[in-house]
Amino acid sequence: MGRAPCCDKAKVKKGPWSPEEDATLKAYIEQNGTGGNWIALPQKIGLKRCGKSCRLRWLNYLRPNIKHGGFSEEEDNIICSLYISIGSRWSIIAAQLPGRTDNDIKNYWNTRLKKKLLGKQRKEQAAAAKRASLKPQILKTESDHSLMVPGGGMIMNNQTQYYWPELPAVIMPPGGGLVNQTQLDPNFKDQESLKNFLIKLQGGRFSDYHHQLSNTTTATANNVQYPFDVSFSQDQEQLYDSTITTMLASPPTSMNSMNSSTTASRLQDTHEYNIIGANMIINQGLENYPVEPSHDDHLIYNNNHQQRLDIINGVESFYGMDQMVNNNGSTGTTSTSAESNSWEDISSLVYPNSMLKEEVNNLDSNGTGSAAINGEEIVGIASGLGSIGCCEKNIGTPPINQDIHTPPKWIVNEANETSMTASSDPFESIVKSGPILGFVEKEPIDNISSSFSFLNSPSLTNGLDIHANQVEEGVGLIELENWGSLKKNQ
DNA sequence: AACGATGGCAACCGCCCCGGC
DNA sequence: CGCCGGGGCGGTTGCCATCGT
Repeated sequence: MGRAPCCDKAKVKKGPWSPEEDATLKAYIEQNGTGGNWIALPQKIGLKRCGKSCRLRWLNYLRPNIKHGGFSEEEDNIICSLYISIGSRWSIIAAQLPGRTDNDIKNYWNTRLKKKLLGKQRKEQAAAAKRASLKPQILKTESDHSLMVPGGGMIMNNQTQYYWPELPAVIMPPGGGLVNQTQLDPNFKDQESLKNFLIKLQGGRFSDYHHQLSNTTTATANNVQYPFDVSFSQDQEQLYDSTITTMLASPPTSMNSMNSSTTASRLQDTHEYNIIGANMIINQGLENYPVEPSHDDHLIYNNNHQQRLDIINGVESFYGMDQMVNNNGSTGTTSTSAESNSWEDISSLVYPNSMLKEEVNNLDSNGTGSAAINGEEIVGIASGLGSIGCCEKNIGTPPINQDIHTPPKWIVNEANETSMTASSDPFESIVKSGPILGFVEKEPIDNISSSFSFLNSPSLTNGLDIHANQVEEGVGLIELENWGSLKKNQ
């Protein structure tokens, strides 16, 4: 016995809404609200529509501040990041995008974004096949725990702790316990490969997180721990509902609002880096990945696209998707041509340890601030509103990203490496000690803008941008020995 | 120019959750 | 505690515009 329909289907109008119907509905709701009863509403106002249809029309089209079309790159990134983490929970994703409806995002994903990424996937697969044919040798990572790292976590490296600023959300079913991917999204099927691909780019897989968590209490045997804070903030609860637990990297206190999309793993030797934060690729702009394979595979490090492809390749290697892992456990970052660069090539381009400090913190409702510091030089600063500047030492330099703030002039307090001040900006910084792993992308020409979503952040605008300019060519993982926070000067 | 294919998107369908009774 | 019904949500459909042949 089925449920009684919410309305008499024979008496209600279906199909597109007329301007008159729109006007009637809009005028009534704006004046009286919905009255908490959508079913009764159409009768009240004389519309021959199903209450649900009225609700849908209002929510998806008529209510104020609805945006249609014209998704920005940032919105793309957010959608991708969230899709990776929580799947097709469109309403949750929509909650992170002001003015967007779940329906809109769903349509956008299904009709455009997915194809965009599938195009990228095709290219990546082709590149992987090409690499496999070119470089058959390979090995194995040096220890299993390295495989536990992607997706975020902290490794105890003797006395040194490393934090990942990025830890994607993990879905938990009601009552607790992690779910596997099938449970997570039983209808994936054809989308599963895409999602896996995205997750791979993100730097982890749900199964990996699952594995990580299940090993949290025993990981110390491998000298590995995971500083996941699985508690909810109120905002997080509102955001994700009770079925979702967000895993947070939690370097002391003020970092706890951070859940960006940087992924890194690290070997025991502090001079050996294991993997590059591949999620960066996604967040650096999908437009870098044409739907159709381009013809630039032969280019090596001459543009962002190739660099990012190489990051992907490195990640793929890491996950054993191909077999490009070298002897010392470093992940092979490979290229796609006969001139291919091995990871060893790339590692020479990696910043030395201790050269970069990163500041990240949730500022306030205006967004999240972050700064990348190279020695005494702040090489990048950003807020959730966008990047606000990219400065060389003691010099206010042009902003990377337009029109957000006047670029601040940052002056490093050279007397004390662990403190610094902003000379002319609404922000001041507080640097705290404690190693943190992060990564910097280096390239010779343009500034870099890598935008990250803060999945657990209550604010839609939150994000971490790390910028670096005037640095060596290449892409590498860096060690952040100090991290800190920014706050607004009062 | 005509027609079929494809894409984009608004709207619908039906299941599920949850609060009220 | 169980039932009922409204609301919410994700998946799907169908219409229309555009594109390609």
